[in-house]
Amino acid sequence: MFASVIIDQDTKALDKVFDYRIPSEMEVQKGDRVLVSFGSRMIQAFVVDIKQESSFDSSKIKPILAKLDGEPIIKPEMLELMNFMCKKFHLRLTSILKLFIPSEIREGKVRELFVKWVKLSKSFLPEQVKNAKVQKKIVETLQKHSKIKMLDLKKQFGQSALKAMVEKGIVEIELERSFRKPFSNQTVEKKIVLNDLQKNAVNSVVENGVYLLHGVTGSGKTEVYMNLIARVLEKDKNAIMLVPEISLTPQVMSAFKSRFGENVAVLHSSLSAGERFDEWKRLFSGEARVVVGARSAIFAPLDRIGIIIIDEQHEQSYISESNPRYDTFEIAKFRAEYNNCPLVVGSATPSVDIYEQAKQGNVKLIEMPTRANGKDLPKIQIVDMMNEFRLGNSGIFSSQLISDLANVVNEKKQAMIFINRRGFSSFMMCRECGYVAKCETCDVNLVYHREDNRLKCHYCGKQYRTLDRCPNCGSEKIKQGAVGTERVVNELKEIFPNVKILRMDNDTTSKKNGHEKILSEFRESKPAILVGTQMIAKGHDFEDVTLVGIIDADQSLYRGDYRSTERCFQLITQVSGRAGRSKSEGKVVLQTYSPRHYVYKFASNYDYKGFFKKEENLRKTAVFPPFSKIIRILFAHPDENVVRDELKLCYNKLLKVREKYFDDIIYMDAMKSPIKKIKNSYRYQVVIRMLLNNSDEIENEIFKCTDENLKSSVFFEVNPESMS
DNA sequence: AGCACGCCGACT
DNA sequence: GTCGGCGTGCTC
Repeated sequence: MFASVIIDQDTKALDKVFDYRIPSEMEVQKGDRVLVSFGSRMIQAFVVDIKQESSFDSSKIKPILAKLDGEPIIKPEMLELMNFMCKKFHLRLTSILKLFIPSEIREGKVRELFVKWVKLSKSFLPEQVKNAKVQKKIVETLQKHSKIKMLDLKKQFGQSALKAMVEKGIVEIELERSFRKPFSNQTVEKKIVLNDLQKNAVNSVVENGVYLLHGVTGSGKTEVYMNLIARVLEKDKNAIMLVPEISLTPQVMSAFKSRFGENVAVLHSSLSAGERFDEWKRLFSGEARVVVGARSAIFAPLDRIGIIIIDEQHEQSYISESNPRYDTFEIAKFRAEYNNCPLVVGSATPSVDIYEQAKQGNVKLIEMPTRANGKDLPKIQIVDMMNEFRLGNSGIFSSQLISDLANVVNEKKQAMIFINRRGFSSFMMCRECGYVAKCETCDVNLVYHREDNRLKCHYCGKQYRTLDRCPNCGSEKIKQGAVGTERVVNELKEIFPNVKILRMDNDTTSKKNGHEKILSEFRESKPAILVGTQMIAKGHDFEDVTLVGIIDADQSLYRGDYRSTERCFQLITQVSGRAGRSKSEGKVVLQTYSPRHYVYKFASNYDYKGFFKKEENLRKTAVFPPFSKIIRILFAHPDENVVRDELKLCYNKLLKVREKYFDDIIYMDAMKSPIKKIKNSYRYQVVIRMLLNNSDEIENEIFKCTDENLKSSVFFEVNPESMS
């Protein structure tokens, strides 16, 4: 018997299966972790197949040296998923491995945590402790309780007596695996009765298939999810619940913990490696039956899955942009089909893509058009900033926003100001010659950060000194461009010197619990204004927020990306949803330089369907996804000549593909990437747009053109989220 | 990724 | 002569 294994080393050269002989006395199954000799070293490998014969030269085949676990670590479903992902996303088996198996198992570095129990040893004789007072007491307690936690004993009697007893063999220590518990702080469960819409939503999910839960912000989707999960648990099945990383707040966690208790495992990025490993093991062993987590939680080692839920379906974070690039939705669909269970995706602003699928009947649509608390959605007022400028106001804030903010302050309420950009301003530009400060290694504009008075590159993190003189022409008229969070905060402080003004963006939340600190400070201050980027848009219910200001809505609109209008709509809706969550009426002031753009008309009326219809039409006419497929192949290498040559090599092959599918391919061209250099690697790309007819077939042929022994790293993307 | 093999320069 | 530079190629 032979085993095909993969090596835990993510390199193109090692992306294949290696055959090893299974010694006759060893029982090896698919999914087992084994030890093998590979070249001149010993490494661990993962069995992906068992077979009778090997086509490899039998004299060169080595035996498996040892089996490393009692049971297979990759379950059959996950092995199939691996193959699916390979084909679907053109990935290597070896790069998928790290999504499935925690690094602790792959590298074996974090020790498991143990609880030490102390008990009397069987050979214990009373005369062993006749002169020691403390030891006698310990013996007495142990006789009463049979075993006690080492920590408790130490606290009560001190360390030294115990130590002596261990050495003399009076007591024994028993180790028990324990799991670190993130978010173990419990909260009181609120008794919630579902309204009719929520009941209907729960009852609509009846069998396997994909469901789109389209519910306005505040319609109570989370309650629907929890009821669906509870129903699944009753049937003795397990559940996966995905949320965007950003909304994995302690509040969300404790809601799930208090509802499902120890059944819940949590997976998110700020867990320590050890904590994550423990949660993974609880899921693997079946001890935890619900996983709540960010996108990578879709790989949770659960079996008998009864439902998969993806909240905030439209979120970009569900698409992995680096290393193994994958789309969480496709994986969820695979797992739901494999387990024959429903997949529910929910959003107040579904992506155009999924809504189109619902329209075509591939996805069942469930609607929740009203808020659970019966309140109206906040009124959105559009303010024309061009007009403000004509009236002589060249500041950041419109007079409308200022007066509304003043009201909030007077009434001791709270406001949120949303801005699309962190830092003080976006770039530094010379007014005389047009020079813009750029990063040496990345070719992107540097961003000015006022707090440390430095210029920073958001791609590589490199920092530079601020310029007070233009390095190009020597002029001193060098200044900042568009507005960022920091500048908004500073100007607000000038206008409202006695009001608490907080900032929340990537820079202020990078520390552990940064989010929480800012949010709880905000929660406790009235009046207060919270200024922030995207991250203030998600999932926090502040009862006293009565005003939301959107400073420069257009920034997300004009980026030469076919999805930017959709994103703009989503953003406005999400941000507006923050106002008037409970008692108080809410209002939104939306400042724009293009007040007549259709996105603002639909967004200000919360008219998703109207927006969808318009957007669908535009995409159909312009032949953009979901009515076409875009493929982008990015080549990157430190030597610009190498990238250019290798791109050319592939491009010549691609020309033949275009010839073959001349009627299907709308567009194909090679170019420098918009960001032509990142971390000293030059980036060139080919962009291809095609009709859907034969697109899967064409995609495969296109991929084959890149399957060459290249020095450049190659990234292959379908309908990329960003082109830069 | 590692590690061996291999083919050239400068040193006890 | 041989120690060591890192280019190339292989690992069941």
